Amino acid sequence: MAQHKSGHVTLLDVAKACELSVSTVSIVLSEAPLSQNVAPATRQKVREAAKRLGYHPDAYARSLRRRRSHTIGVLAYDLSDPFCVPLVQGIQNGVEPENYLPLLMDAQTKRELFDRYMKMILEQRAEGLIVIASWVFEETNLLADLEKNHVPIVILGRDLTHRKIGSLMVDNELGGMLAMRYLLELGHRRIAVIRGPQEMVDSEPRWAGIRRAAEAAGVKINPKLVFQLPGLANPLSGFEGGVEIAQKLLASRQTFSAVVAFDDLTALGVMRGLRGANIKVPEDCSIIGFDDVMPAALSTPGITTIRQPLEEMGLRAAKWCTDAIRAHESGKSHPVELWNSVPELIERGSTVRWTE
Amino acid sequence: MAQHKSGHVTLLDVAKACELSVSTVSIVLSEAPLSQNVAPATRQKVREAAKRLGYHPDAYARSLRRRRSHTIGVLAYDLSDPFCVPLVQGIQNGVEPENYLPLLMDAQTKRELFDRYMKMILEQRAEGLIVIASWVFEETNLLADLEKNHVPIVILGRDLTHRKIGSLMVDNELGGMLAMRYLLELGHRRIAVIRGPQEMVDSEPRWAGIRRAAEAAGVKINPKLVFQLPGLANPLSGFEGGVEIAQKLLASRQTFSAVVAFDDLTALGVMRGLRGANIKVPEDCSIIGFDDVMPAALSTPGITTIRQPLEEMGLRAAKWCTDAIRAHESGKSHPVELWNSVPELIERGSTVRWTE
DNA sequence: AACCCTTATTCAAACGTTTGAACCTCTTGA
DNA sequence: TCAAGAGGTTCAAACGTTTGAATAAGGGTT
Repeated sequence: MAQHKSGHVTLLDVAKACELSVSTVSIVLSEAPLSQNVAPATRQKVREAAKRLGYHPDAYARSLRRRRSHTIGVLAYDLSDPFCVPLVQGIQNGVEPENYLPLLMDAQTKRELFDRYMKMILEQRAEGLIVIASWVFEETNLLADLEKNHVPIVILGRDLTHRKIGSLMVDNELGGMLAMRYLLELGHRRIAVIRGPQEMVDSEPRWAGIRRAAEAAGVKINPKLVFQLPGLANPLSGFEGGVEIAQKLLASRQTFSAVVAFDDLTALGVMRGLRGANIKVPEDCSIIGFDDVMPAALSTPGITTIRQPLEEMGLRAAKWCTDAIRAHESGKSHPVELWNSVPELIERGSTVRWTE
Repeated sequence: MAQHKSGHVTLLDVAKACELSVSTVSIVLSEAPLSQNVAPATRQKVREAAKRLGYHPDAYARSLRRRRSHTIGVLAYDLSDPFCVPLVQGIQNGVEPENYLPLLMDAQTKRELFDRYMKMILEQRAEGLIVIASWVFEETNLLADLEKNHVPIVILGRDLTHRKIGSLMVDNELGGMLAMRYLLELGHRRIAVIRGPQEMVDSEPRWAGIRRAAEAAGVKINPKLVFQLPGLANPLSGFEGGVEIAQKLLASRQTFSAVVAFDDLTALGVMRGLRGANIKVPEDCSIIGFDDVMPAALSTPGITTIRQPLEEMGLRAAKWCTDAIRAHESGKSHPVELWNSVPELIERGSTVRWTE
């Protein structure tokens, strides 16, 4: 069929096949307003020919001419972090009804890849960009180019409003508070805390929330039971960190009946670490995580956790992005804001009521 | 800077800025062969202007003119299945050095989405397509259009060589055999088996491998200990199936000391199900899974499993795809084959030596 | 002084669409 | 008989690149 150099069926092929001009065919197939004036018989003929030949409009030619790519870049720092996937799916579901194509890229926690993909997003003329919480992001010099090209940007999991970037985060302080309060309500008093790594913005507010809950209950947190995760090199280092800290915790010979872990993977790590000393979860020690990623639900016992509404956050990010594009189109400006979404306690088997 | 309608910086902008023609600028920036003849001073000037203005070539215009998109479609049936991500990352790593842009799409096990994305891949003029094991794929009528447009296709996790589609699978029979043999070697004799759902191609060969191992050891499999997963509606139904089957297994009052689960999520489900009856893994019952997905490594105890070399498989799929594109370009044909990759036993805590 | 070669740059056509304007051919009403 | 309108279709320019061919200016060689 397609005797073209490119090997693709073009409008011209269809036009020839039904002995019409390219214009008419284009008008019919793209359902332009003018297509009302095209005789129904012609319309039919064109559509049939197109289907028969297997014609699909060339997005490149179309976007070039229309000066719109109908594309939104989605840059995830690492898809193998189970945290990313629900966000991505939320984003997808958010842009799909608006007829945007999500240009999904996975930087695999590699700096070079991140920059490479960022450049591609620019070259592909993405009309917006949604970034999933990457620490690299702030440093990239391509950011300036994005701004020069007037691409609206949203970031999930960081606050970059000071750089005119829409930002979405979970209310970490509230989350930390919920976690701690729950353990206290269950009757735990000697509670170990694993703080997040220094360089993560989430660490501090979660810790603040934990202290607030303790204060509110009039309970002192034993400083010897407070630990800190080292930096996160890859998606699994949270788990490994958890294992190690559990061992340190045991070595410290302090007594404790519960652990607030920085996130779910850390919680899973702690569970593994405690197992080595034959300490059973939840009978001997309760554990609570944060995020509610998939592996937390699949382990036995399931990890009680503070859920981030990830799909919903992705959806909102997508919404903001498409709104910003629309606003920019019609010359208006779109407000850059910081949204906090509300975390929620999910009770599972890793926590249990405690009486000394 | 960019006073264009499109809001983007174009070659023309750069050309004006350094008082040269568009051609010269293009030649310099795209490092065309002719750029040798361009005076070094001019080159320098052009590069600087481009950088200063934040110029990035328009992929649409470029692809249109070059008649190449340098893009490969990657269609995953559901990213929230932890099975997909390592494959995707392997594919990424495979196409990246060849300078292709992976167009990653996640069908979220939804038929409409699958078709939608397939159409987009066609319209985006992807030069190749890599599909991750989707049962929907065989049915789609867009397949014919892909063929009309001469797009080479590879599929991971299915054998579609009869439809001229390169196929990559793990050696399921070998995998099943490895799993069963390992349990037998550990001394287990009363082994329950959870077969995969009927509609999955992997189910039958794994079961065959399991039987082969049993026969080789002269051990009979008790039919009352053989179960079958119902169809998989979503990535989590393996887990839920596992929980239910564990309950049925307990209700059957048969004695058993080990379970071969169809995959890791099923294994995790079984672990959860047994817990309800206070049966401990691995002390009272060993469990072995299949795939080696992330949650299997994170649970406590870790799930012993048969590993599929997913990253490597993704890499090979990518390699085949880029090779096929190259071949097609130079008019040659590329052989359509079926590759089997070799699974590997990963020993973790969920299995243990058994003596009656 | 005519020739060719080299170096440095530009012309202009093409890629496959879309779309405002133009073009026909009827019909209708004055 | 003519103008106005409507219905149906096409013209041609444009989007931002790339690239084969053309141009121009200098510098040897004969």
